[in-house]
Amino acid sequence: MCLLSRRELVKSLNLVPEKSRHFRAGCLALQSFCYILCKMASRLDRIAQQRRQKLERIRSRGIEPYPYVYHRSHTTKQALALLNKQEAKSQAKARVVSLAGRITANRPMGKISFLDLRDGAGKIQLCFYQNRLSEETLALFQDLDIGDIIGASGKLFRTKSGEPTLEVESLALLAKSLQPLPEKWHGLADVDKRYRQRYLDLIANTEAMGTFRVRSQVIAAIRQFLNQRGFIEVETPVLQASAGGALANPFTTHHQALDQDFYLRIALELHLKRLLVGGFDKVYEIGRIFRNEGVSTQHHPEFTMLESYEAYVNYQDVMTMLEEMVSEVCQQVMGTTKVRFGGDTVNLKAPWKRLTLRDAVKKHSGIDFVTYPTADGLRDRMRSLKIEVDPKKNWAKLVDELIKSFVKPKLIQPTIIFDYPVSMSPLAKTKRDEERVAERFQAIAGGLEIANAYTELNDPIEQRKRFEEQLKERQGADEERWTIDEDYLLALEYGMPPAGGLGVGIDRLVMLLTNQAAIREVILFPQLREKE
RNA sequence: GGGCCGUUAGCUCAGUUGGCAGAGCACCUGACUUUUAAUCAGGGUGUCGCAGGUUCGAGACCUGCACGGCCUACCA
Repeated sequence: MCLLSRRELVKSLNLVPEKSRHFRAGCLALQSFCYILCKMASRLDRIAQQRRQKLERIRSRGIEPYPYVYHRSHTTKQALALLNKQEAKSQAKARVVSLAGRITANRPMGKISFLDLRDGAGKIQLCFYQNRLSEETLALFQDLDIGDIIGASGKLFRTKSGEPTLEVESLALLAKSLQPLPEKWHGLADVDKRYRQRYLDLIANTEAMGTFRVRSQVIAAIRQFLNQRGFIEVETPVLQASAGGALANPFTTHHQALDQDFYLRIALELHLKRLLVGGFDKVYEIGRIFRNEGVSTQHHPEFTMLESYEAYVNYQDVMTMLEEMVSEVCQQVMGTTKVRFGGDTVNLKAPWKRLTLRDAVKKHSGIDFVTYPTADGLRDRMRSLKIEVDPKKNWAKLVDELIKSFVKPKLIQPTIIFDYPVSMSPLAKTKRDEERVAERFQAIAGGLEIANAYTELNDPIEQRKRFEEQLKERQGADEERWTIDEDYLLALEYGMPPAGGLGVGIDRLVMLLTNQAAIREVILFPQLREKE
């Protein structure tokens, strides 16, 4: 009310509008003055102020609007089941139940009001007959708002239209809501707001809630699958003196007391393989890893990775396990192995199609990269297909480019692409008789890279050689932070059993199952730039 | 990092050629005893992202900035 535009200011003060800069400056000063005067009052919008008034009114009647506990007898879901049971018996003796949750809608109908109550299990309709409520309950009811969290008890019945309903006899306010909820029909659409205030997204958009339930169930099902097969879940350090196991840029941090810089881990791999050395046969970790790289619909600076390592098996065995795991997890969580993803239906049922990387690239780009063993040769061939090629890319990166632009987008149904060039797989064992090929595979579905796995390199001398080559390449790119993980090499020197390792991007798997195109949709609180 | 687009009421969105800032939901007042996007009658609640500029006049046009989205680049 105090915040007037210049036009309104002119109107309200009966001024004759002038065009001069002095007049404008004067208006500005006056506006600023009003603004400062009213700032305290206007910080809360109208609705929040009204609700604060209700809050005070409730308090003044001796009711604590934020009490400590409310022991409900049923969830909304249990209440629905109870009503069905009640109705099945001819003796329909309704018992009193108590429910708790958030009010999400209000439909007043004269002396009856219908409200929706939502809890973690679902939703049920409440009904208040104003003439049947006690004076105190009626007063409290009249100060309720959509968004408030309440406890309500009474008897269950069904309305004329068949809606399961609780006729409320007694009412408890459990938390007064001071902010209005997003619009009930369109929900919350502002992407920025949905991420920053995810709780509103969860309240307003049931699909968002569903996505994160699936995420939770997927992780639980994976744990169950691996535990049943004798895998042991472990936890390894996030803070590491040397960030290895992948080629990504790490985040750095600092330990005060030790006065030492640390990296946040970029992979789980090297510590899990130390545990194979230590004698665990089957280990896995589901953990957050951090990569200081660009963000996109498929990349996020922190994401969740499953890595598992099993001694005495090779990548062929891992392929089979992966197929079975994804297939079973999907069946268990979604109730089917067929999921919609974009315009496609992806069937994750095992077994999956398998083909070599060489054949896959040949099939989808027409280039047989084996016949172009040098970076220059391959680059020329790619240019002849009018592919734009970064001249700084080495041979391995050019092959990766071919995979990314030709192979991945074509692979909608789950496919295992195996046998990768050694030069792009420094931690994988070379294939017998094929020096340039590593026993490595990636699984792709819906065009998303879901998993990466290999027969683990356990020859310490060969591993050192590969690390050194990698380091040379990195130092060429003027990256000084890269060091060789000597401790890991020492562990290998004690002897690591032959093993098959697997990495699964949990976020991307959840994207696939929940038909989400952006990784941020499956991360509860995605990283955003700070506002203001 | 580059390109394109966006930011208007608590929410979802209109806003024409530069001419008094407007709809639905939510909210407030009233009616209504089985509603369910309840309905009906009334009420607009706003620093038009921020800062400048052009203009008699800017939500709109120009410049810069912030935040976001998509594409691209980077990224095992």
